[in-house]
Amino acid sequence: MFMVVDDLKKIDIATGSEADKLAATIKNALDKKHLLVIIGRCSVDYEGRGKSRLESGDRIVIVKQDGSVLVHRPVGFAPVNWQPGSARITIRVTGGRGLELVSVRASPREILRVVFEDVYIVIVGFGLSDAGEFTMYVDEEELKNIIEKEPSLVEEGLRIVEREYRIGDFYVDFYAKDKMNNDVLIEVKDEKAGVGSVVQLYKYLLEAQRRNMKVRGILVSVGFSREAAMLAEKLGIKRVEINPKEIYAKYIEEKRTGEKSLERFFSGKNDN
Amino acid sequence: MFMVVDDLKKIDIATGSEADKLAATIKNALDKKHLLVIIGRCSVDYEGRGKSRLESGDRIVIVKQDGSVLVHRPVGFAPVNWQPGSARITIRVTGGRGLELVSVRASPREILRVVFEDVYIVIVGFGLSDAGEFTMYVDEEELKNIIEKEPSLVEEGLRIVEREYRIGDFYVDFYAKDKMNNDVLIEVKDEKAGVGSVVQLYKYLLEAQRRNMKVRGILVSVGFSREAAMLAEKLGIKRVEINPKEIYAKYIEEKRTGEKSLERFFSGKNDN
DNA sequence: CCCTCTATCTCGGAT
DNA sequence: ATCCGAGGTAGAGGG
Repeated sequence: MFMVVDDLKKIDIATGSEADKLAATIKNALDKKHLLVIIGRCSVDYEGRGKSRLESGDRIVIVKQDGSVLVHRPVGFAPVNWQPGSARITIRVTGGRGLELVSVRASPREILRVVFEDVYIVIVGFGLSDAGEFTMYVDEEELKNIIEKEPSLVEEGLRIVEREYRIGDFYVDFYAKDKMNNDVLIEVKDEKAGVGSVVQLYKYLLEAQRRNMKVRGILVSVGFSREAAMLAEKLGIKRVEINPKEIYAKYIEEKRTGEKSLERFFSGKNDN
Repeated sequence: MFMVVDDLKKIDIATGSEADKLAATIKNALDKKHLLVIIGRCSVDYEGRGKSRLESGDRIVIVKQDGSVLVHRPVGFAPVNWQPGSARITIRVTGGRGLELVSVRASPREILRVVFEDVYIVIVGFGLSDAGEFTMYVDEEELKNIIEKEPSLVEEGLRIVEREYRIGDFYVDFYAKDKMNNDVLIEVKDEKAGVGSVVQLYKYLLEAQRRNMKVRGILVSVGFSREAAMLAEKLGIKRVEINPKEIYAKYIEEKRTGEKSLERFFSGKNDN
């Protein structure tokens, strides 16, 4: 087969039956710490903490920029063999068409050997940049659900009286009472709170005080800007910083148990 | 960049900025359950058992023949996002260059959305065949080590007297005594035993009997052919079938504890 | 280095 | 279907 490939960005391709040329391409990619994807027919041996042999078949082998090696079969979520990024990788030509990729990990001592009988394609990704942040998060709505169910996350002894509480033209996230039975207005932010958030809550508090409520404010957020923290301090607004990971864990927990009880409900197995 | 690709087997490539053509290639690959590898700039959203957002960056996305989706960053062993094989996958063009791959899993309800801003290359692997068996194994030497340490795996009350025991010109794997203190010759095979293995052990037994030993034989193997089983029965040779998984677990256990005690030895923390 | 706990764990087996 | 346990678990957090 013959193919003209146009408009290629950040990608190089090598094909053909000349193992030494493929090896050179791979070696160069490894040296420069480029992303490497090899699709071909290979067998794999591993020995270290365990010991395995994978007989010959078509596989996709990925070597990442940090040296992680993944051997994937054409089906299944999990790699059949792998090696973490700390290992040293070598490539060499064996016989005529053969190509052998070996990854040796120092501690624990582990060796992964991929022997290619036939390489269909070598793909090199160079200049790939991935700075995108990865977050497992709860959005503001869910965060408020969690707080409504567990107000003690905000303050010990707190009881929610009303959610989306209206004061004049405004809506505040929660109207609550603390353990001294005093009124509290609570505003929740799922992002780092700035001065604007403090001002917003302060306006609610002023409006409430105009209506003769004796009320204090709590601003709940994953974080506060320096300015927001200072302003809140000055205005007597309490800051409660929540731990996103902790909240996320609670959210997952809720979700799981919620689904469980829902399943039981629909299958008529609820024991009410 | 422009490239002529020659001698391509089992692989198709699509590149360029025309999202609709790329989408068509991908759609075709999905329909035909081909292996699909997409390298490009994308953001990823997931919601289901958890909830996550991955901001834009260069990634490698793999869709396997069973519909598993793996989103890998250029570094790290684990996929940053994924979906198992049971899900339904759709691809569509969004705006001009945009391409959106969505995988929906029914139960538990989970959605994975990969939004490509820029696709560097689409690789389709067709006709890939992978029937190669994967085994986590112990070889015969290690199997014998395990039996030597734990003869009860072969028979209750067995004591190993000698390993690689010589009888005339032959070597049998073990010379042992059973709980009645009778002599036993044991032969170990790490593969399914055939008639040959039975005959081999029988020769050892004959040789031993010529030397006036009162001895019986045990053939240990992961399995026996029908013929081997019948012959062993007829010759009064006991068959012991070992469970490879169980043996492997013991091997790993041995290895771990062995390394542990070795480490302790070398670090001078052994408490002899 | 170690140990402990988590995970969108996955995967397989048994019920 | 669900529950249970293993994994070359890997990875994060803490000492």
